[in-house]
Amino acid sequence: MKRKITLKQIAKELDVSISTVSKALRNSIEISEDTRQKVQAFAKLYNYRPNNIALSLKNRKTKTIGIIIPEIVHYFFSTVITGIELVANKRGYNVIVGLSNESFDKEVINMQMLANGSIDGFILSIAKETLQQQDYHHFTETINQGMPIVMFDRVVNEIPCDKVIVDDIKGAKKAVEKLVSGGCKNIAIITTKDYVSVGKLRTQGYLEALEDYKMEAKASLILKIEDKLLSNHHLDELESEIEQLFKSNKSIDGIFAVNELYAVTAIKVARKLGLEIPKSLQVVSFTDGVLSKHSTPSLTTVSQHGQEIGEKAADLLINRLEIEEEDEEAEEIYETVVIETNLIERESTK
Amino acid sequence: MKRKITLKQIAKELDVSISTVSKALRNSIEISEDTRQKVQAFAKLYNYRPNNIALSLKNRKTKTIGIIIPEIVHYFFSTVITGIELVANKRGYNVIVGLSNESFDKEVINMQMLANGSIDGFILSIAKETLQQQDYHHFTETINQGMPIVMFDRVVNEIPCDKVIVDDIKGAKKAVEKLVSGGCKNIAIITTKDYVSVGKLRTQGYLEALEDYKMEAKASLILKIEDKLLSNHHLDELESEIEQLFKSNKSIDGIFAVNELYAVTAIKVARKLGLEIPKSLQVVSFTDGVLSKHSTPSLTTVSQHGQEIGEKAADLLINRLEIEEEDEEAEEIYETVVIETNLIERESTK
DNA sequence: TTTCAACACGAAAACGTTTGCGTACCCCAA
DNA sequence: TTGGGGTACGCAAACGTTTTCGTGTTGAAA
Repeated sequence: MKRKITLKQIAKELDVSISTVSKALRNSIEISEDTRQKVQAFAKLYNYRPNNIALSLKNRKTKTIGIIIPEIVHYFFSTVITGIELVANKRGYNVIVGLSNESFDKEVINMQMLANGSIDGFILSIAKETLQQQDYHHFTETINQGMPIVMFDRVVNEIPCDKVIVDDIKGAKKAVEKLVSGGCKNIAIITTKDYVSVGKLRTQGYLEALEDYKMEAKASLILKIEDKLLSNHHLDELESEIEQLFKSNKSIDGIFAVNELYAVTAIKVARKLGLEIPKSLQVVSFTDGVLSKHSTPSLTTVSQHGQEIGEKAADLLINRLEIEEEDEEAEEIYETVVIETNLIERESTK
Repeated sequence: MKRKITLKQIAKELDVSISTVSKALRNSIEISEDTRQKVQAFAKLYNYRPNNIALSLKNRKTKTIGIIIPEIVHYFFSTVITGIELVANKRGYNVIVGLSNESFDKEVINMQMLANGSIDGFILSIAKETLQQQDYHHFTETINQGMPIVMFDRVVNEIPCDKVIVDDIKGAKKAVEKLVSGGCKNIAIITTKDYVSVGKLRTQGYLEALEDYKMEAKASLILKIEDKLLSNHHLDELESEIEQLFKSNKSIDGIFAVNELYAVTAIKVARKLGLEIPKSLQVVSFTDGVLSKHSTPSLTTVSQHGQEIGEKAADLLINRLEIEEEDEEAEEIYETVVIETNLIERESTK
């Protein structure tokens, strides 16, 4: 078991100085052709690679991006990571992942672990608990320490940083428009409580769309689900809440669900109640994930293009890192990029 | 924008030496109570945290684990990551993720990027292409350099390292047994080509189970899908292959699918052909993911406990790292942990 | 023979830590 | 006054790089 070889060892072996070895390997003209060849051959033989940690320390940058997301077993978030990893790798960066599990404390701890030199910048989506408590000091602090952040999807405006978001309002409007144009007269929404920013925005889009079409927005058609019900253990509760919705509003002929799970659950309940999809009930969901594509009937859905979001976020962050490099007092103008959604029509609508 | 503060700056500010500051912060008795208080107060005020990179360089360990997986938009792999991250965090480690995209080259590149000091050890699942080419030199090389590897799920025996696997054979047998006990007489399997180790093993389990029950294994009931068809673009081809299976074997009354997608697609095709689930066709799949839980009918499935696999893998790796630490010539006895599967019964079987 | 440039290389600092060891100072006892 | 033992601190090395600057040797021009 031979440990990784270092410049020092090569130098000793070849009886030259460390600096000579370093320069030879980087093809410096300071070093004679002879020595260069000798050193390079030796280095190749022993498979020398510069130690990343040493380089990081010297260059005061790690070429590593920190990602903090609420969870990873989640179609949208994992597509975003895919996108981040793609451009990060292409541009010579690594990706280190921390999970907040939607918890404020874990988010803070994770950021502290990484902010002490391990990474050059963050890409993150805020935990629900943080959103609820509205305590964002950990974000401002890291930014103040000169570490850039790019937020995506779940963002908050008061933090000065680049952001990549989906136009949730517009996406929701597209969904509702699809239902309207399919002939729906009584469109219900199944959404989250308002502190989840994307839920709130999608609800707003729903309301705006109704208004556009001069349709009345009835409170009884708006079902706001408590967050916990997203976990698998509370599936029954979720089902009964939705069942309640249908039972007390017999005329519902369209459902806009703000995520896939709500959508498939709604369909399941609706079927149980004897409704036919899409004939007597049409459904549109948000997030074009596994369920939308492969459940039966497949779901008409608003696609968020998670990978694109990730790619854009990574580009924004790396751009900022690399412009800071040359221009110490870089412009502090932050960008908010909106990734367009699009409606993917499948079997759950006419 | 105040950059992160260092020992040197504190030392200068307080007019003491760097070593004094360092010792004071670590509560060394070498330092007077007075100085200690002073330094600690100052450090707290400026929110001092030791620079991780410097520590890594000094200690020659990074407290970071590298994960290489084929893809992340995948229920099983993301649950494994969740497990890894959980115990890694608990034990003071970070997690850095590389994706191979099932490509040999990307796997090699990713490992090289990380093996140069960025991490202390790997947890990985082998890319399909690597499995196909059977070129494992990058694994043996990193191991030879003293960097431990833990493999999970897709492993290969000839590599000397710890492994965490699912008993695919046994899991497959459980699945088939369930179908048999549900009265199925003609059980087909939808699996992958043999170079995917888990596909091969599950096929083997299927065959063994049939033998146990003295049922004839017919080649026509074994559908081996070419890998590409797993991607969304080839869904049609997948469907038509499965349709072919049903059409040329009208008597099929049970399907064992080695993953969720094959299972839901089989159900979709079966329905189109007028079969009722589970009355005239029962289905069992592998991997207890989103589709199994939420599609209609929900799927009876063999659960792999991905999170547990991740937790175990992380524990194995960290244990090895920390025993190596005290005992340079650590025992080179490698462990293969088998995580039991269990059958989760839902609506797709009787 | 002297001078000077070109060439080829080495010394050392720096990145931010930790830690073994040396040492200046003080106080007390002899 | 001398000696000795604490006490409280600083020096310097080490981790593995890169890079600036200095320097010894050579050969040729003057």
